[in-house]
Amino acid sequence: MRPVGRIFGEKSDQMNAIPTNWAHLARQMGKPMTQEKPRTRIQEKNRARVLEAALEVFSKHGFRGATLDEIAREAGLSKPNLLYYFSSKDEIHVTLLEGLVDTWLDPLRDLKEDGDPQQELRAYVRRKLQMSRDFPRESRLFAQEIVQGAPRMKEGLATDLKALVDEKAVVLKRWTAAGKLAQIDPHHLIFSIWALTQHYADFDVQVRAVLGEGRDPIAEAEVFLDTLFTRLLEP
Amino acid sequence: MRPVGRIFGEKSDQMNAIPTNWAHLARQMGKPMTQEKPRTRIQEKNRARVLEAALEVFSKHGFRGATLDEIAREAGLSKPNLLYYFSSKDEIHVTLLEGLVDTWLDPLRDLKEDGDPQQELRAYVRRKLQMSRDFPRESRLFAQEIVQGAPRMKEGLATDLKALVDEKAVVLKRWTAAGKLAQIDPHHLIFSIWALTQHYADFDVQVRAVLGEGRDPIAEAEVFLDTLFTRLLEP
DNA sequence: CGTGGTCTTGACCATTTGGTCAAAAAGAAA
DNA sequence: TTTCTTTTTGACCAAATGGTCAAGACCACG
Repeated sequence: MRPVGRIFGEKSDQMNAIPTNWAHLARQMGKPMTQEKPRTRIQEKNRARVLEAALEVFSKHGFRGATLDEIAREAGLSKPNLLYYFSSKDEIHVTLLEGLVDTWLDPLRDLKEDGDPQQELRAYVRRKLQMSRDFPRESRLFAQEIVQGAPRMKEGLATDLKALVDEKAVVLKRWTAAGKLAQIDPHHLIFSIWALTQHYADFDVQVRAVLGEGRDPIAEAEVFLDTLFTRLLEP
Repeated sequence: MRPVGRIFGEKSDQMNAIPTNWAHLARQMGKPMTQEKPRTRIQEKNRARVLEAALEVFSKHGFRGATLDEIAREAGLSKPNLLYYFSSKDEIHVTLLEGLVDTWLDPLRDLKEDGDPQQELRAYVRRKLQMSRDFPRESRLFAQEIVQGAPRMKEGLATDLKALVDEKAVVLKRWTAAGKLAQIDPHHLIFSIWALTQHYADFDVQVRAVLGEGRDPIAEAEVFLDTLFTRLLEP
């Protein structure tokens, strides 16, 4: 898995890449690499501050509900200054999503055909759950984009994401055929992993409210989900 | 933003408790149709049109992202006219949530201790999934409210919803103690049902994009989830 | 019919919104 | 130091926003 700093745009890597949706996937599919534009240290730092602030605000209110003033205040910059680094609200949002998608899908990419199927899958679940714990705002940002109809990602979903999932579905099917996995629909198995793990980030308020004080939802979820998938995957 | 009470009131005596599209559901479930302040036919019709339009818009853009103009246009009313029926954007949103919460939780309330535990739970899953199919906008409305921190429901979550879930958790525990159910955390079991069923409404775009054309996500989910919970609940 | 209440709307308002611009301030390079 | 580029900001703008209001249209009923 890539260094986590990428998601926050803290470090150079993401800042220098010219935005290309689904860059990692594109690279994998042999499309031309994007060119890098040199950026000053001040640019790096301030773009990162903007993206961090935007993550906070977008994940809390959605795209339409977020305002540039709020993002600027959160970033500690004046609004014109903010617009010096990103030319529009839209560009900030797109840049955020771009930076998130790769990291978000890395755990799935890491599913390797060699190795014990059940262990591989349970490891995937654990990693996804960890991301809900470590990057809840990123999860909610993504969730809101999808719930609202994915206006900025629809295309990527139907092409790149579908391709990745289909590829892994083939692996799952082979595992099933080899008798190493229960006979269950591979696509829906993947959906179930997404749903169950991201639930703890996206619906955090509800989960905490229902569980009450003094509990650690994700620690409990780890145990529960391990049981669930152990039982589900057994051939 | 302060939380608004009454949203979770089980026996709401609000005059606006039941939006039209849910009225039949509520009625057939034997809920007390509460006494309404006398309203003319025009009022009934137009309030219903507003709530229907608001459901459409709020579920698509969230509270902040929705505008009164859009709701008015969707409802086919002028904005001042809309504000003749509801005194503010806030009131429309709260009224919507109030009207939906009860119906949303009815399937859980219907979990009855007598009766086969596994069948009861699988029936609950089926009903929840059906609601994702029949009321996806309502599901997304709730999802956005929760993802955004539940500013209007937080209180109700921690009191009423928690009480309901805790009550059912006791039932689940007794089932487990009686050896009729696997030993799994009852709260997380309920979370898993919510997560897995609502996923098909809230993340519909993603699910459809990944599955590709010509498939019926929820029909497939019914099969998949039946398998999943059969395996999970087995003692 | 008239009359009193209900419903509808065009005009209007203060504030907020995303975004621009010229000019000043701060660095970098020589 | 001077010169050139990068960064920052106050002032500004047109459009959109939630909401008001007075007056007119409509409607039920005696």
